[in-house]
Amino acid sequence: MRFMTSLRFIDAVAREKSIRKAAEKLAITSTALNRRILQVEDEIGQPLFERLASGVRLNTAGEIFVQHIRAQQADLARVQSQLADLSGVRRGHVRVTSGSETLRHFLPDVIARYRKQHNAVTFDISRQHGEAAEAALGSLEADLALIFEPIRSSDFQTIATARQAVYCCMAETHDLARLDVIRLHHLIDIPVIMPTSQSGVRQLLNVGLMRREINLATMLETDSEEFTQNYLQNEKVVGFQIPIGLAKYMTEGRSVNGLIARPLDTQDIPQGTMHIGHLRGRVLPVAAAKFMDLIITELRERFPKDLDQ
Amino acid sequence: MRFMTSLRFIDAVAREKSIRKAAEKLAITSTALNRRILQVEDEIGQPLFERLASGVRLNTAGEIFVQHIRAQQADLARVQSQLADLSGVRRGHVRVTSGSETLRHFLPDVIARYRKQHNAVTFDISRQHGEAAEAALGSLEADLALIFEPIRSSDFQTIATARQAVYCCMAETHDLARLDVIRLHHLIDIPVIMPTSQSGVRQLLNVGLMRREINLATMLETDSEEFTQNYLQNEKVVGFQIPIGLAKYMTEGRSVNGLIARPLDTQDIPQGTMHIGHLRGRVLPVAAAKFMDLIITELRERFPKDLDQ
DNA sequence: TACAGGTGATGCATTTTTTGCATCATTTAT
DNA sequence: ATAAATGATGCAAAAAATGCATCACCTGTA
Repeated sequence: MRFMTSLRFIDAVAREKSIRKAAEKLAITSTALNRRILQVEDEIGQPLFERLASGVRLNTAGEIFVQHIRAQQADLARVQSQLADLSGVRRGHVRVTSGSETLRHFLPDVIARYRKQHNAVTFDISRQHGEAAEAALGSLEADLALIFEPIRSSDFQTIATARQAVYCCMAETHDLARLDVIRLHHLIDIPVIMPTSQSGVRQLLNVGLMRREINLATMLETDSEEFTQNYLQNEKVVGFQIPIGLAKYMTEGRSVNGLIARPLDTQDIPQGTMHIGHLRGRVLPVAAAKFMDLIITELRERFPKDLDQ
Repeated sequence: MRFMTSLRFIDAVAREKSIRKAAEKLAITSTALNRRILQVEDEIGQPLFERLASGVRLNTAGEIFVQHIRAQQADLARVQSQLADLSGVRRGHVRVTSGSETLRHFLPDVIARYRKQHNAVTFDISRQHGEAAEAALGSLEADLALIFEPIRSSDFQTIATARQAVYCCMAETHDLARLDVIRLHHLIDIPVIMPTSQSGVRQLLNVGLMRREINLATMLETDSEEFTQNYLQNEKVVGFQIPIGLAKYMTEGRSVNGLIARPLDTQDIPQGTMHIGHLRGRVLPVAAAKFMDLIITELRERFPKDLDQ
């Protein structure tokens, strides 16, 4: 897209905060890049960057203009996706940002299912907690976000939500595995792996622990779902997860890979909400919009009673 | 704006439906223009125009792409307006489309008031009836619309509305001038000037006339407010107008230039609604947004009881 | 305080891109 | 049939973008 070149270059300089560094990434000389920027600034009628000894930085005008550039890029992507759809093949690129919960089972499943029909579509999955995910939508670095509690920004437009209870995860040989529903007091003195405090699950746990004035024997704290699930196979400890983070059928009491999941009593730990949405006011590219549809379809199949649209 | 050139050219060709004609308007040769288009089509990966013997026509992909171009141009205008605002002077260009009602007194007043503060802002006023006005917003040829009954498209986002009763206008020497409120039956056998049937006022009149089964002695039908008002000074006939189309204070019974206005009883003729709004989802340029604010301020001053926001 | 290593800006020659002219192949209206 | 449109294309000239060498400046460090 030749007509996007100058704008793309400005975006790159804004990100790198240096003309020379950006030039290197863009595989041109710094002087060519420098002059493109000077030219655009001249056309705009005012500078977009502050020149510092250590590089450049967007000024207020630049911030506004770069926001426009990104909106423009996002809209162009949408158009291209729509045009590709016209010619039969669905092409496109979908950028999803999500907390760690969905990365193990849910998103891989949905993407595989999507790509069976539309294998010309590519994906970017970035793992970010709620606040950062919302920021990524705002700066147009992501199209969709799956965020588990809470939503902070009014710029987030929720398309669907799914209520999610917190489950305990453990080896099927664990003593607690014989219970159908686990109460918080059952966990006293039992070693647990806790998610880090940015995670929505941890925040729900905190609410319940505070209310019941219970302390758990945290043996390890991690933000890695993968580590947790793998570790549970090695030692009789308990981890926490929400249904969307579990393999299919685990919420029905079946064991998978020697692990089993039991719900925490909702009297102790409140249910959370998984939000699926995008930046308010955006028209998503066809590929992203259809992918979101599929996410919702998948959620409806897995959690028919807990899905709201 | 060098980076807009190719897009601007495509827009021009789409409007002219001919490369050679567009080239002439753009003051370049048709071959240069032709090749720019071929280049963009090549980058996009598919043609945007159908080549006919009589010129070119947008195909489906072209329609989508041109819509994107126009959105992009509108957003660039918004950004430029915002940047100008940063540097103290408010620059910009505001494109208003409106029915004829507001052109005589209201818009001139508001624009004059606005330009006292911001004389670097320029205006485009296009007179169009409701449906065409909504289309102009949709194709981004206008920023704001003032539409008097009814709103057809869900893409129209109403920002404020003002209820407007229909008034009779006549020379102050007219027999009916002594009445405070005019009933439809008073108008029987009195020659009247009717607005044309596209106008909102005419549609309200029709409703009342149908209901009461009254026919008026239409001596003349016109869509020109100016003609109507001028003619009333020459002959004892009655015209119709809504408050926003009348000079200030005429609704309070004062005469202006020998003319006087009397309300039609709302039992006979329903009140109408003047809608002020823009295309749903658009972020207006600063200049346009502030102008809209001023319109609403002016409406609040003139019709404090009848304004809704 | 001097200096090394970084930054963006600029003059000039070179390369690339864009443009205009002449012309072709088609289609439509007369 | 023919004249007058249309968009496409080869080729040379004009314009723009690029790269190199270098300048002027700032900052952290010895």
